[in-house]
Order: sequence, then C-alpha cells, then structure tokens
Amino acid sequence: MPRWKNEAQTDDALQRLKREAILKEAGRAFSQRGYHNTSLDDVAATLQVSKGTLYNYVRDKQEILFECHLVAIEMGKRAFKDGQIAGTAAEILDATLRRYIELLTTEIGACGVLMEVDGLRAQDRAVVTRERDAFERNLVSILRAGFKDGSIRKTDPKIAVFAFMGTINWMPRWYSPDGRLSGPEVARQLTELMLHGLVQ
Amino acid sequence: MPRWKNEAQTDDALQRLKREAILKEAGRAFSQRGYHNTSLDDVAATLQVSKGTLYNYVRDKQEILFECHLVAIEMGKRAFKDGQIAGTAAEILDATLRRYIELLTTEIGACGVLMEVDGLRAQDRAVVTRERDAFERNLVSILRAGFKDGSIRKTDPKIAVFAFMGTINWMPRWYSPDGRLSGPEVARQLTELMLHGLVQ
Amino acid sequence: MPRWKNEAQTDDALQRLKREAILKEAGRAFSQRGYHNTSLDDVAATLQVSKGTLYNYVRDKQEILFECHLVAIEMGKRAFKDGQIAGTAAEILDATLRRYIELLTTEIGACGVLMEVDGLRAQDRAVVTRERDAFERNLVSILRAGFKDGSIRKTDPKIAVFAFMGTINWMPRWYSPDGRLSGPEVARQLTELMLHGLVQ
Amino acid sequence: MPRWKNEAQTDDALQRLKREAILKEAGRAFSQRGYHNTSLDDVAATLQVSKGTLYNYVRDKQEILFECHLVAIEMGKRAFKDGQIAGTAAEILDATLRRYIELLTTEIGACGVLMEVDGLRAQDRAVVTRERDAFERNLVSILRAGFKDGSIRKTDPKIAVFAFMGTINWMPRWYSPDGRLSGPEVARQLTELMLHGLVQ
DNA sequence: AATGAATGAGGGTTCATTCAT
DNA sequence: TATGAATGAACCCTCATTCAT
Repeated sequence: MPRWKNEAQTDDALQRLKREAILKEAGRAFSQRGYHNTSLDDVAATLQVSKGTLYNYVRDKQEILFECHLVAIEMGKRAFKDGQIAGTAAEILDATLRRYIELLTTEIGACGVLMEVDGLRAQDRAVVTRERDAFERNLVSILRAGFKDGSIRKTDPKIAVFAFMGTINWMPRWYSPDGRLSGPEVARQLTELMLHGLVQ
Repeated sequence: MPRWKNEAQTDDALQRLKREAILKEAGRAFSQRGYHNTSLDDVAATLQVSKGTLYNYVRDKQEILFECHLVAIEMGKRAFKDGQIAGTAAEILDATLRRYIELLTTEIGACGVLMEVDGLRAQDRAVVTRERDAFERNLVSILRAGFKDGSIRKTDPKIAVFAFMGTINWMPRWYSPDGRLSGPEVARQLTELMLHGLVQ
Repeated sequence: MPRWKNEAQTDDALQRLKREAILKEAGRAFSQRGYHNTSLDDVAATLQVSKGTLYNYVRDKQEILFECHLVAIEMGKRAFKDGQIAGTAAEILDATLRRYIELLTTEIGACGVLMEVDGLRAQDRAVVTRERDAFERNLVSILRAGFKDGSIRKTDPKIAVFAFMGTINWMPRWYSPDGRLSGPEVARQLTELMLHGLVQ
Repeated sequence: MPRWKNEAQTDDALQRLKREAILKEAGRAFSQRGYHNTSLDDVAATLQVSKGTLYNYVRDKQEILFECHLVAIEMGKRAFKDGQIAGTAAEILDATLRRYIELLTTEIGACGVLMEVDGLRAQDRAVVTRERDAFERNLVSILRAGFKDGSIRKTDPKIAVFAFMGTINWMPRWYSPDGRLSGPEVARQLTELMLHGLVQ
C-alpha cells in the first residue's frame, strides 16, 4: 500500500500522476547527488514505495534520465516561443533566457541531469544531442541578429552560448525552491549578469 | 611491456611521470564522461596498461579524484596570487578569473571533476569543501571591494559567484586543447563576457 | 527460486531463518577451511543461492565473521553463568568448561573463527578482544580461587588458560555433530582431561 | 643489494641460508597473522628484499607453507626419537611431548601454520596429512601402552590426542621467544598440565 | 498494482606470480 | 642475482532489473 504524494480521480490520470511523481523525485535526486550516485532504492524509499513498483511506471533508469532531458528540452522550446517579443535582439535574448531559467526553477530536478548524456541509450542520446544542438543554434541566431541590429556586442557566439549553458546547468547545485531567492528573482539576476556583466 | 605515453630520464622521474599520466588521463576521462561513468579498466586501456598496474601508482580511485581536485584548488590559489595587481577591484577580478581559466585550460582534466564531491573520502571531502568555500569567499571579497570602489555594479555577490563557477565548471564539456581557440584566448573571451556581458 | 534448507511460517521468521542459515553455513565453512579460504561464492553455492542474495541478509563478510564471534562470546558468558554452582573452585571450573564445550558443539561453526581476529572491522575487533580478555580473566579468577581453597594445584594460571583455549579452539578441526561422540560426551571427556590429566 | 640477516661462506651455503631466512620469516609471519593475512610483500619487506627476489629461492607461497609443515613434522619425528627413554609409557609420553614443545619453541614460526592445510598443493597436502596421521597414531600407541602398563588412565585416546594438538597448535598465538617464560619452561609447564591436570 | 526476494553483470581492489633489465 | 614493474585471476560488493506471489 504505497503512499503516493498525490492523488487523482480517474484511473488513467492516477497512472500518469504516479509516473510523474517518480520522474520528479528521481530528477530531484539526480540533480542533487548525480545520476550515478542515486540508486533507484533511494528514489523508491523517498516515495515510500518498493523498488519493484517503480518498474510498473517506467521502463528503466535510463528512461527516467531521458524523460528528465525531455522536460528540460521542452522548457527550452517554450522559452524560445515565449521570448518572441517585439524588440531588439538583446531584448529577445533577455526575455528568452529569463523565461528559460524561470521554467527550470519550477522543476529544478529536470535540469540537473543535463550533463548526464553518457547514461542515455544511444537512440535517446541522439534525440537529446539533436535538440540541444538546435537549442544552441537558436541562441546563436539571436546573437547574430543582435550583432546586426547593434544591440549585442560582437563576441564569439559559441563561447557565449557555452557560458550560458554552464551558468544554467550549474544551477541545480545551488538553487533550492526553499531558498532565499524565488525562481523569477534568480532568473532576473542571472540574466542581467549574463547580459550586462559585472563592470559598470 | 606497457606503453606509457611519456618517457623520462631518471627512474624516480619516470615514476612520477607515470603517476601524472594516470592522473591526467583519469581526469580527462572523468571530465568527459563523469567519474562514475569511467571505470579504471577504461583508464588502464587508454594507457595500454593493465588495471592492476594503476595500483602501483595510486592508492585507489578516490585518490585520483582527490588529486584532480587538488590540482584545481592549487590553480585557484595561484590565480588569486597572480591576480593581486594594482588597480580597481574590477581589474583584479578580471586578472584573477582570466588567470584561473588560463590555468585550467592547461590541464583541462582536472577541473571537470569539480562537481564530483560525493565520491571523495570523507576527510578529503572536508579539505575540498573548505578550499572551495575559501575560493568562493575570496571572490565575494573582491566583489565587495568593487562595490566600494565603484568599479563593480552592485549585484548579489553569491549569485555572481555561482554564475562564474557554472561557466567555468562547464568548460570541460566543450573545451579541447586542440580546438579552434587557445587557452588564453578562451580565458580572455570568457572573462570579458562575465565582466562586461553581452549587451552594448 | 533459491532453495533454503529451512522453511518457516511467518515472513519475519523466514527472514531471520535465512540470515541464520547464512551465518551458520558461513561459520561452518570458515571453521573448516578458514575465513580467507572461504569465498562468499562458496557459501552462496552451498545454500543454492546467488551471491548477491546474501547481501539481502548480511551487510558484508566482516559482519558474518563478527556474528560468529558474538555467538561464541555469548556461549562463554552463558557457560560462566551456568557454572556458578555451589562447590569448590575445581567443581566450578569443571562445570563451566564442560558447559562451554557443550554449547560450542551445538553450533560448531561459530567457534572455528575464534582465531580470525584480523579480519574484523576495527570497532568489532575491539569488542571481541575486550570480551575475550574478560573471558580469560574470569577463568584466571576461578583458578586463583582454586589456589586458595586448595582444590586446584598451583600452576601458572595464564598458561593453563592458554592450554584450555587451544584445546577448545582446535575442536572445529575434528569434531563433527555426526561423529562417534555426542557433544556432551565430548565435553565430559575433554573437561576431565584438562582437569585431571592423563597420568593416574 | 638486499640485506640478508645471515652471511655464509660458500656460495651454496649462502643459497641455502637465504632460503632458510625466507622460510623462517614467512613462518613467523604466518603464525602470528595467519597464512592468508600475510602477503609476500610483507615478508619481503621484513627481509629488506624485493618481492621478486623471493622467487629465486622458493617456488611459490604454497611451497613455503609446505616447508613450514615439514619443519614441524621433522620436529615431531625427532621428539619421538628423543622420547624413547626407559620407563613407563607415562614417562615416555612426558618426555616426548616436552621435547616436541621445546623444539617448536625454537622455531615458533613453523608450527603456527599447522592449521593451514587447505592452502597446500594437493600432493603436498597428502604428505602432510599422512605424516600428521602417523604422528597422531604414534601418540595413540604410547597411550595404549600406558593403558597396559597402568601408567596412564584409560580415556579415549583420540580425544586426548586432539587435546594435545589443540594445546600445541595454539601456542604461536601467545608464545613469544622474548616473553616471560623460556621455551623449555613452557614445555615443562604445558606438559605437566596435560599429564597431571589441574585438580590436585 | 505492489511487493521484496533473487539475480547477474560490472567495477574496485588485492596479491601471487612473471619477466625484462 | 636482485629488482620492481606489470599482469591477471580472484574476490567483495553494489545495484539495475526480473519475477513469483
């Protein structure tokens, strides 16, 4: 008689809810301790469920990892959509990054696994790599637009993207939903840092 | 008859060279694939040596990890020393970060393990944590000095440090010594990004 | 579908029974072939179980060893309690030793590891050493009482205790529950030998 | 340039001396810490010799063990010879056991391995078993003679022999040449205990 | 659907043994 | 002969995964 954190009405919705609970908790644990430092025993224990039960909802550990990547990928796509405002490239970049970080903070578990690519099944890895490349290309596009419209300083766009990704992927190591700063606040500050730097 | 990549003159130097070769290759592998994704079999195979041989030079896997941390820590200390130039806090920060990145690029393997703290022996972890905290406090100090002398914009110093660390720790995932950009060039660009941002 | 030698009614009792079965078989093997000559593969194979299964019931090999020691220690304490009869020191010694041997023969596996102290975890070794010293001191006390009440010949008490311990610790090498002599019979004969010697 | 404890004149004698030094030290270590708890690294280190050097003098670790057994076996034979005095069976037994213990104390290392039979090569084990059986049969013969001539109480002779062996084989765990009691003194006391017991 | 026992592959570590120098 | 580096087999232990109930 497991104790799932959430309850739902229909049988089908219940199914999905349980699966989500597993993905969420696993993602959280992966983010904090790392994928390989987290055993499914840990995850099951936190959910007050037996380990075997997990396999009723997910195929294997790799699938969990893949799903976490998908969540982050989805957020990236969403951020680009929401960032399509009218304005200079710099303003679009600002809106996009801020939105991305805001979304990540709502489910911090998902994005802490972005560095875990080797753990993925080959075919899943292909998907993730493709999406991540697309994400980075999109960022580069915004940068190039900024070079053109003069709103962004000319720098090596790849380096800039790497700096973004590093800053963002490092978040799970220090951000906590219960911490001093709210998600949107963190998003605001990080984005400002990345766009305007420290020197005045 | 193993084939070590490097050769040396004296016996003693050879010993040290082999140990360094192991640390270097292991660090490189840890950086690229993660600590837990890298078996000592892999490391040994790359060095064309049997796994048992590794144990003539290192005590265990945890020691390798610790040594990698030590290298990065040493680089951090060195960066602070070399960054003690005359000038504003912003100039000092610039010099320090740039130097730090320059050093890291010379031995990129070492810094990719900075996120692997759980794998360390308890006593080693204490050392690493203490040093990392000192490193971050030092950065915060520079920032505060910059707030005072007016050379640095007032921002949350902790967030800024987290942004730095993320940017830097992400480097092993994309930087390659054989790549398009040299270490110093990467150092210059990343530092400029962090200090001056993207918006002009 | 492993085949445990014993079956039990309740689930909980089954758990304990399996653990006991492991400890018993391991103790038996340790006694006959020595701690280091016995791999957990051997133990698992004898129990017709995979090696991994053992770890559902015991933490590690050292714990098994420690538990064996505990059994023997417990028997020693029990022997002293049961030996507290009214009578001369010689009679008490006789009752105590006989009881000790009787108990040991009921679980011969346990006492064959008494010489394996180096394999123990440091903290467990401290316990075992403390208890063994207490056991030997108790025996010496009985001897000294015998010197006083005249029931025991004056001899070096430490040597006498060493002789006891040797005689007893050697038992696993020759005693078998299925052998010619029953446990109590062996206890009677050994005790008489130790107390009265061979010469008439 | 190894440092052997002993020096010798001829080349051949030197050879044998070195071999003996290895056997002695190994036997000592085996006795104190057990066969499997002693690595050849330990032995080599104590002799201030490299591990590889050992293999110039002994075939392998098993041979060392076998040689230790042989030494003890030889002592047993010698004890029987020297114990062939005129007198009752009890007196012969006394002389034999005392002599045996005296001899063992001169090279305490050798006898501490008597319980390590599983480590032996099959063919060596056959030799050792045969000799040990002969030794025990010889003791039983003396006992039976004592039953006849009335000098020894009628007891189960096998049990008595097991008691002897246990007492003797346990010696390496507590006897030290530098200890409070000399070898002959220990021999005297142990023998008296075994023959006359504790009760007066 | 939930359980938890069982499994087996994989990795870290030790150490006896070999071998080129 | 002495060395010590290298090897590989053996063992302990973890953990993702399966399966009978």
